[in-house]
Amino acid sequence: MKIGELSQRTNTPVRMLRYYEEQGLIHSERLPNGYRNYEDYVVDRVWQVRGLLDVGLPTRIIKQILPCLDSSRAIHLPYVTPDMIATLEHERDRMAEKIECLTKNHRAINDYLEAVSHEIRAS
Amino acid sequence: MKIGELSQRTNTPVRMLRYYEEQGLIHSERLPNGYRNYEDYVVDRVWQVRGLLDVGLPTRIIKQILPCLDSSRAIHLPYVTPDMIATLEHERDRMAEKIECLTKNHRAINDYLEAVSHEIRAS
DNA sequence: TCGATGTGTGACATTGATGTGAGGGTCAAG
DNA sequence: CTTGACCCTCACATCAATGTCACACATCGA
Repeated sequence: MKIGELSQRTNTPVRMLRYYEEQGLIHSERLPNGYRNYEDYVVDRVWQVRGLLDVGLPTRIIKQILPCLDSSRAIHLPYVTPDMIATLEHERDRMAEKIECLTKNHRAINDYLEAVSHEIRAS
Repeated sequence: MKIGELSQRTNTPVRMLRYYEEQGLIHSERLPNGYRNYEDYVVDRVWQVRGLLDVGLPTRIIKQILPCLDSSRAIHLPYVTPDMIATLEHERDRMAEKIECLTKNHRAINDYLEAVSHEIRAS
């Protein structure tokens, strides 16, 4: 598919798709006329990238963790350096912290909203 | 406590503490000499702010959700506008999405690391 | 009292993710 | 063949979070 369709299917500005490619997060072939051509799987990949960006990870990190989220995992296994493993472990732990933080605040907001709705019913 | 101590206890650059105050996320009194003076509870507040920033929330939003995370909840209850409630509900839902995204990726990284460690043991 | 350290304000720089626009090809439909 | 919708690249602008520097007090210990 061309970039316009990818843009629609991922709800992502064309500008950003080119940016993600520049940062090495997604890949495209080129059609004879120079247009970018995307495989279907890129749609999922873009959603994943956006999710990770939204959750505060910089592209630099996303680029590092993406390979280990691929389905064709076996291919990547042998190539990992100890350095890479350390990075992944670190990011995994940071993710756990983030989950904890979000969970806590999510609950707090929820409790609050519930209290408010009771308040309203009572008045 | 003065800003230097708060900085140490929250592992946050002094610059940022002043910025958070400017954005209305934390509060300080002033000593006679003009120095900022912080109550103890601000330490927790700063940690919370940093956590939320780290998880991708902008200060504008943090400012809105912080009041409902206070312990003195009763005070704030009557003042909430429907508008505010809508915002909170929206943010709560976005948090849920983020938690899901993080959980998924956290698991994927973990699985990957486990596979790698098996690979190593096998070789 | 002097010097180091801490604090205040203010201004400017930087970085990463985005927006926006210019100038120029491609292509399909009329 | 022309027009409109897409696509290309490149450059510049923006915005929020953060870094850095300059200059002026305050404080405190030697």
